[in-house]
Amino acid sequence: MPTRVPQERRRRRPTRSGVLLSEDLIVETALRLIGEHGPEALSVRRLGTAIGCDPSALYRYFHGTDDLVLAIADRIIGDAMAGFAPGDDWVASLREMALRVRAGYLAHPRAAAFASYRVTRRENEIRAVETGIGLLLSAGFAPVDATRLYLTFIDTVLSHAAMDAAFQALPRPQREADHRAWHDVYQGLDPVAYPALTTVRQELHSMGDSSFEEAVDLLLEALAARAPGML
Amino acid sequence: MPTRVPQERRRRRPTRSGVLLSEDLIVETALRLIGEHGPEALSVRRLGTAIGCDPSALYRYFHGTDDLVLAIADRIIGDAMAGFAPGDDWVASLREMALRVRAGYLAHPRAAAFASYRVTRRENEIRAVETGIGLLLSAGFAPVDATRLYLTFIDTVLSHAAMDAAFQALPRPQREADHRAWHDVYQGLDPVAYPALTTVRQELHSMGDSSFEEAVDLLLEALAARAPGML
DNA sequence: GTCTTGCGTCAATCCTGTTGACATAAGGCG
DNA sequence: CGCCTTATGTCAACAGGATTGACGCAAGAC
Repeated sequence: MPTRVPQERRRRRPTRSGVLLSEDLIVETALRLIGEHGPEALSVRRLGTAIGCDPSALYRYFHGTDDLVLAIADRIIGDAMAGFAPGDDWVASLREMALRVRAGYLAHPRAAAFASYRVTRRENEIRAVETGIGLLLSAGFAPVDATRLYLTFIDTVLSHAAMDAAFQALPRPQREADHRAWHDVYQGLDPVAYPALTTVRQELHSMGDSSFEEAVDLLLEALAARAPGML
Repeated sequence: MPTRVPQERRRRRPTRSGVLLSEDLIVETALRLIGEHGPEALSVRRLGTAIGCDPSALYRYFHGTDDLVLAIADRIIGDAMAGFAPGDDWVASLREMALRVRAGYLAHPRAAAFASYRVTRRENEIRAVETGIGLLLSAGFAPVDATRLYLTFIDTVLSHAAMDAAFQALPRPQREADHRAWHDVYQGLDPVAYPALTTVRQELHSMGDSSFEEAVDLLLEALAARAPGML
């Protein structure tokens, strides 16, 4: 396999168009491509063109498309968590972690869609997991519980954030139509067939909003209730 | 555009291999292909081969790949909720709803991963919302709370199920690598830099599993704690 | 029986990821 | 300073992807 990759030191040579390649440059260009033209615009060929190098040069930096995707995902995590330090209040700290992850995803909505369910195995992700599990351990949970509950927490945060990001990535008309959809559709329903919806029909407008914060708060309430120190 | 689609009546002609094409046959064959050979086996060319027609014939029935996948997803939703009736226990009923949705998604991961971020506005969805909000109303929640909490509940379920499905839809090597990732990566970390991970290192194997049921249970615990009847 | 036209087929186009061969210059070493 | 190894950018090619325009057959209406 000629696709060997991440050495520590490199023998860098400018490309035909004068650019000095680097993993950072590639990831940043990929994020820009996705942000401007959507996830489907990310292909090895287009990325090479955007950077100013031959597409195959990218294989000197990444084993393949999947490797590149993981690098992108890890970069998003790193940006989101930059400068975060957990405080004394573990609930508040987890809450801020959640909000930061969501903000990071919303900053790159189209990339978030395919990055959210991957395990990047890279530094930024490892640090985030260390922080999160550390917070749950400080709350008094046993290792086995802290691990499982962190997984549950972060999966909820990631999947919810990804859903918000995917919605954000929709074209404006479709997004607005979906936002109004609940209000529009349910107003004219048969009260006999749909008694519950009829009862809450005044409140259905809120169905278009994000439930992210409420979901995180509910989850943290349940975690706090289960925490050993809370008896 | 020669790609016109779903007329009511059709002039059906057997293909070269004698098959009579139909939307149902195409959707069912696609689901079979995915089930037998994994999600990556679904391509227009292979689908045509499996059915016994030219790949381009499929464009007489679907505008494109997206259209086909949405048709598949529509079928999945109907199947998942078929025969469900809520019981007296609102928590248990919501729990079963959650499990059904997830099962439906996991049965056809690629289609689910593709469609979960979209609002169908169809009858099955409306009935599900009616059922869910009805359960929360029966728990004693006020309309405004029942609505918001149902949204939070179903968003958690849908996004989590979508995440599981997306993971399931990964090509096998990547899926297995991701599943082992936590165990593999974190075993050799520096204990000083990663104290929390070091503490829980025996438990990290569980990080590869789904947290769906735990997330649903935690959410339902929080809902039950907030329920007016529970004072 | 004829005519229209729906629809299956074919071939072509343009994409995609990936790789083996090749050339060239970077940088270690004398 | 200059050589030599080899990392790395480039090129060409391959297999397979979605999609579509032209073509021709036959289904169904009349």
